[in-house]
Parts: sequence; C-alpha cells; structure tokens
Amino acid sequence: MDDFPRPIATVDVALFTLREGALCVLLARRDREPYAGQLALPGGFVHVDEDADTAATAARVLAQKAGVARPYLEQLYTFSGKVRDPRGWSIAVAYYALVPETRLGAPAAGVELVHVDRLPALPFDHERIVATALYRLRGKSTYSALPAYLLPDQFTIQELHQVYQQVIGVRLDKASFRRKIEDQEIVEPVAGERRGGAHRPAQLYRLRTDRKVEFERKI
Amino acid sequence: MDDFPRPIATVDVALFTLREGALCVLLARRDREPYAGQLALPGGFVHVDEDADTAATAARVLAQKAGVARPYLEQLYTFSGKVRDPRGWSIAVAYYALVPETRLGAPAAGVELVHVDRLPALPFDHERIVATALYRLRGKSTYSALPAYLLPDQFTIQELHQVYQQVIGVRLDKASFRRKIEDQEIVEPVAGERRGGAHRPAQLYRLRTDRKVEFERKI
DNA sequence: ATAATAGTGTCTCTCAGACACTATCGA
DNA sequence: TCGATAGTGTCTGAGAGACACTATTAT
Repeated sequence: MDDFPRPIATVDVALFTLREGALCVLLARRDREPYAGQLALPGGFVHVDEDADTAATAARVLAQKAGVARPYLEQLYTFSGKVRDPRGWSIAVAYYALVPETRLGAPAAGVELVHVDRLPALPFDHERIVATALYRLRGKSTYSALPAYLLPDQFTIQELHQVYQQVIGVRLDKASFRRKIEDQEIVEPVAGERRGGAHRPAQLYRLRTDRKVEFERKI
Repeated sequence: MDDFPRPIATVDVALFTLREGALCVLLARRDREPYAGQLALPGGFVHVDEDADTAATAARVLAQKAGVARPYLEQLYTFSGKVRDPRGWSIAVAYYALVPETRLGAPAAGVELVHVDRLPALPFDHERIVATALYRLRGKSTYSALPAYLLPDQFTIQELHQVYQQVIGVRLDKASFRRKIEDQEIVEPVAGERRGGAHRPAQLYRLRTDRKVEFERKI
C-alpha cells in the first residue's frame, strides 16, 4: 500500500442565522493553538474513528462548539494547501449551515454571533471561507428556498419576504415575491395565522420538505 | 500539536471532452492496487512536498495520467468517509475538467474516452463522482459559457449551439441561442470564417476571457 | 439556378416588476 | 371610522421559443 505523508484534515463551518433581522455568522473563541483565544469559525479535525464522513464531522463540531443540532448543512468548498494552516499542509472541507435563532441554544462561553458586515480579522483563511459562503448563500437564494431555513418552522410570506431581501440585499416586489413563492410550491399553508396589530392577520406557512429546494430555471 | 490519525487524501478528476459530437469522460486503467487493471477516473494522492494545493494535484494527475495540459478545471465536491476506499478513511477532493478533443495529446496506454451514457462499472465511488460532475456541468451549462471549453479556441455559433444541445440534452432554438450568446457578450468575433460546403460561410468567434463565465440571472 | 447552411425579423407567450386596488383586523 | 398590514388584479416591458424570412456560398 502506498504511503505518502498525509495532509492535516479538518472541517470548518460557517453557521448563519438572523438576529434582529440581520444576517450573522457564528464565531467561536479558539481554545487551543494555533491562534488560541482568537475568534474563528468553529472547526476541528476529522475523527476517523468517530465520524462517518466530513458532514458528520461538521455536525459534531456544530453540536460541540455551538450547541446547534440538525441545522440545514451543505458542503461549501474545500480549501487546501501548504500555507493556510501553520501546522502544515492541510485540507479543510468547509460547510455552511443555516439555522433560526430560536434553535440556537443558550450561547455557550466564547461563542459570538457577528454581523456579516462587521467581521473581525479571522485566522487561517476563514475570512475567505466566510466570503465564499456568503457568495454561495446569496447566489442560491435567488433560485432556491434556502433563506427559509433561517426562519422558524412556521412563518408568514412577509417574514420570508424580509429574509430574502435581507440575504440578497435588494428590494423585491411584494406581489411578485408572493406569486413566485406560491407557484414554485416550496411552501404550504398550515393552520393558524399571525395576528400582530390593528390589521389583517397573516397566513402561516411552512417549507414543503417533499419538494426540491431549488426553483425551476431555464436557459 | 494535536495528533489525530489522518485520513488518506486523494484527488480524482472527471475530464470531459467531445468525440464526434458526443460527450465523453476520460478513464484510465489503474496501474496499482486497489482495483489494479480496472478503468477508473484518473486520480492520485496529494503530494504535500510537490503540490501547492489540491488544484495543483488535479493538474498534475491530468498531465501525468492523461497528457492533458491546462484544461478548464473546477473543483466539484469532496467525497469522504470510511467505506469509499478499501485502504481506509479517505477524503477525495473531486475536480472536473473540460477540454477540446484537439488538445488531448496522443492517447496514452490504458486511457480511454467513454461515452457518458455507456459508462462501465467503476471502482470506489467514481460512478457517483461522474454523476455529480455531469449534474453540475449540465446545470451550469444553462447559465454559463462552460460548454465553450469543450470546443477549440475558435468556433462558429452553430458549433457552440450544437455543443450546448449535446451537453444539456434539449433542442434550443437557433435564433434565440444566437441572441442569448451575443448579448451576454461571452464570445467575440475573430477574423476569419469557416467555409464548409455550398453555403454561406460562418463567422468565427472565441471566448471573451475578460468576461465572467456565468450569465446574468435574476430571482 | 439550386441547395445548403448562416444569420435576421417578428410574433407570441410567459413572467417579473410596478403599483393600485381590495380585505381584514384593532383601536 | 381610521390606519395598518395582508393579499389580489392588471398593466407593461424584457426575453425566450417558434418560425418564416433574407444572405451567401459551391456546384
């Protein structure tokens, strides 16, 4: 059997959530070298005896370092090379995760939610990872139901509308948005309405999990 | 420094080209265990002393095993886990590559181009890698200039039209296609025409490398 | 002239944006 | 009744598909 020196194998996760309507990323203070004490993306070594694959590593890291269970989790990109980690040639399989703030448990010690426009300097190539994740999230949000994973199970169309606008960063027409969401059949109404003031109550919806996340597209 | 047992780190590449107008993937007969003698995607271990990152590994593998220099190369997905490789827990960073057949050198021994609809059984999870690569290629072809990388530097609009249809698998209207390609400004005319029979000659074009590969999209 | 492919003009249909309209609530 | 937000109807403009049209070549 071939035996080449093996690179370090790690997994890093950019977890996004909405706090007060603003898109935030979760950072954790590192508890060991290198960069001990600095804020960074939660990450860790692949544990070959414990993790079935790198997605399992990502889920384990999120559960251990951020107390987050079963978020929307998707592989982002794999960053690699000789210089990105001072410990040596490394492969970092990056994931991004989406979760409603209500599903974030009590904030663990050393864990912070930081507005994506106010990121501090980050170690390794974590700034590049966050930038790549934001680019992917914003891109996919224009043709998928991804932003819905930033909301609780039940939400109104207007809340979904707000989230899309917040994530993509552009204003979207209310009526067009509703039509789009409805005829892509990505949500379905549930019993109940949201009453919130002196006005007509809003129908509650949830994601249809039996549907694909992506919208139809054509050339 | 932490020291966890490190997984195996490899790179696999699905290289596509057009042969007689049909989309083909390059397979190479494995020269060592496991699966020695079987056709598989070209791949290899990351050489930490030699490769700057996994993209360099992919380029090296393509050059060594398939004699292909400087193809369009893009990271596809990272496959990992305990069971995908009999040698143990592994991380395979998969890339896909596009190249015109004219840039494939003389076919090396043990290298074959196989029509994507007539794939043999492949070792590891290489069938899944090819399927993922095809899915990505077909998806991105609906909103990008990717298929142009399957053609030589200079091509006619009709040739490009054929390639898009071949890759996506649907008929596209000639006039609409021309309009789309022209107003996205992804190609530019070059001096010269293709004369090929008793009919009007066709203007030659090339990819505009100063432009993004992806088309504009909207929600 | 003819047949073949290159390339254009134009109609229609779909769909997103704009925006005014109606609906329904609490006070 | 009023003001607020929920939700709808309708116009318009952009763009893709359909398809007939013109352009240019070799024979």
